[in-house]
Amino acid sequence: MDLDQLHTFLEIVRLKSFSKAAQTCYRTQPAISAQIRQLEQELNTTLFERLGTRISLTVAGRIFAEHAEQILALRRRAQDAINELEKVPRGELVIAANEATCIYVLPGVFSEFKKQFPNVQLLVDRAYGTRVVQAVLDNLADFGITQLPVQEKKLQVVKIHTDEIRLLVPGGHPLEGRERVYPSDLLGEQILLPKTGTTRARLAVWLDPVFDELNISMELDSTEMIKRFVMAGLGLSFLAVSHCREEVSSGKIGSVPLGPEPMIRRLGLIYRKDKSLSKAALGFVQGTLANAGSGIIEIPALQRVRATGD
Amino acid sequence: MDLDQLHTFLEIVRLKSFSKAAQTCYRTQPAISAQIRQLEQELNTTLFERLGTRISLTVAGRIFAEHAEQILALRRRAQDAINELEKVPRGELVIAANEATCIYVLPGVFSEFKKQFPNVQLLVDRAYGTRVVQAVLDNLADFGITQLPVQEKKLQVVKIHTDEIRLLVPGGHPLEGRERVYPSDLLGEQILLPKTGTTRARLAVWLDPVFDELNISMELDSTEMIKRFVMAGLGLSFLAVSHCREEVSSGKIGSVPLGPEPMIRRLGLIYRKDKSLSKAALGFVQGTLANAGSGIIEIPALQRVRATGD
DNA sequence: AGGCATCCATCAATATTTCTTCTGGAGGAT
DNA sequence: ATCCTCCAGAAGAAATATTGATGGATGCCT
Repeated sequence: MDLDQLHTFLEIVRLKSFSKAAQTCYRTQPAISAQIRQLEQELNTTLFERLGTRISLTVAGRIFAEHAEQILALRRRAQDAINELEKVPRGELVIAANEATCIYVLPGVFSEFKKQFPNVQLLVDRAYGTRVVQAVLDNLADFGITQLPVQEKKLQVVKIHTDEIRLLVPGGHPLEGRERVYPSDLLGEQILLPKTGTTRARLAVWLDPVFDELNISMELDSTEMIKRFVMAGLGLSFLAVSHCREEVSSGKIGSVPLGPEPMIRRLGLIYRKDKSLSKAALGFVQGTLANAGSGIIEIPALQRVRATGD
Repeated sequence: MDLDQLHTFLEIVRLKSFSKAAQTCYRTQPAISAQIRQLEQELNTTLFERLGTRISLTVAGRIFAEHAEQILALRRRAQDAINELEKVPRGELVIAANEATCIYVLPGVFSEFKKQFPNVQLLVDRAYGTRVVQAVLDNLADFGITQLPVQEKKLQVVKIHTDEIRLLVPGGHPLEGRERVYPSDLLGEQILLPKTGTTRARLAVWLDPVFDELNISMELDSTEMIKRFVMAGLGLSFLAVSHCREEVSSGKIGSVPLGPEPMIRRLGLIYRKDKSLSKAALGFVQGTLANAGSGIIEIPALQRVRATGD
């Protein structure tokens, strides 16, 4: 059953004539006859009484006409809903990110995004480290926000945020105020290390020269715990500046750049290259960029971008 | 847009795979791809994200899926309603008949019919004489009940009721109890005649030998008026026995057969030969026959009977 | 009544659409 | 690396729709 047949049928009903309907349907009269014949066969009933020169609806025809109207109305509503989607995106976007990102990066991005796309629901999939990448690869999340670098040919990576990992010391600690610290400065101090993740790995490299001599008192896996433990004087640790801005400016915690080069931490937005970015998704990418103040970058086209191997 | 495409689309959604849907739709996979491609073109959107080996619905696809479900459900309901129609006819039948028929013939037929087809509404088009025939010819009425003979090649005529026209005299009148009366017996009596119609014409023929000598005091066009006028002693008249059964059996009116041959009045059910008789219509014809006790006659087949010239 | 115009059904030829088969590229699993 | 699965594309085949011509029936007009 073709919706065209329904339209034809209703035109006949409206005009009470096959041949008149043929004109408004831009077909010939035999074509109309054929369509109705087929419709009647499919429904296994007669829709029209052929009374000499005139036609009239049968009871079945009248009943079917009502349904046909509804079906076509539904068809129009479907098209309208889809068209509306272009203008006012709706639906949901799933963002995978680790806890710290959720707390320190997403709020700003989200509030901006919500203004622009009030009908798009943002769902956060709080995931750790590599699980962010995996969630995006598995299409469980539309986007991921994670620490760079990410080495996945299938993923598009967009730098959105630059941060710096610094040494955290309790307020008033002798190292506070230093221009930078070196691994050897930490000898004799209690050290708290993040348990896992990219930052941990990078710190291991940085600390390598003196690693065996260090006094690593604890391994923690929560930003919040690290801050509280440092403030409590239980040791020194490392954290991205954006994750402890408040505590630093209020003097509760001191942060000292690592040396000889500051340890830069870059966050990136990642998504599958073969993902077709909806209006909302595109808006999210751009909103994320704008919020991070990283300027405009090239975004792969909206429609179906197949992986090309970069 | 073909409903087949919608079914295919929903199968893909259900099975999350083009090739699996191909199996349940008894098609090859490229055919499925083509259907979806066409659907996407017609809707001017993408319905699926092609993510490497896997696919997933786009937002538009999800919205369209809901509508597609509804459309197919509506399609099913339409079919159900039509099928139901076969089992439990509904709708309406328009019966054209003159007043007397309405009063003395239809009630019995209708009550029987309503038991069998409670969902079919019977509408009575109270019409006079030839207007009954015309209403049926114009398809303003599905059936007509009228006095025979009817000479219309386009109409199917079914005899349903045999009646007799008799002379009506007030109770106690000298002519009451006569085995039959002849036109000459009416000389010197006040005569009330029906104003129009077949009966009037036949009476005119019967009365012809003495017509000029008759004292025709009134012409009436209502069965009820004729009876009351006769009972009031205002004259003698003529009526079908079935129209005055009560008054006769209670002795208020006497009825005397006409001579030399009783004047037989035959009622017939008429309908267009090219009318496709619905279950309900067929039921009405048979019910009418049964009620009239005329036995079973041949009814033209249910489906579209074209006029063949009898 | 006869002639003309209209209406729908039917038929054969053609045009179009929609399948199927075969093929290819990409991705994932072993 | 290799095999398997998945979807997309091209070409030929099959099915389907459309057209134009025709015919029967009807209604209208003279």
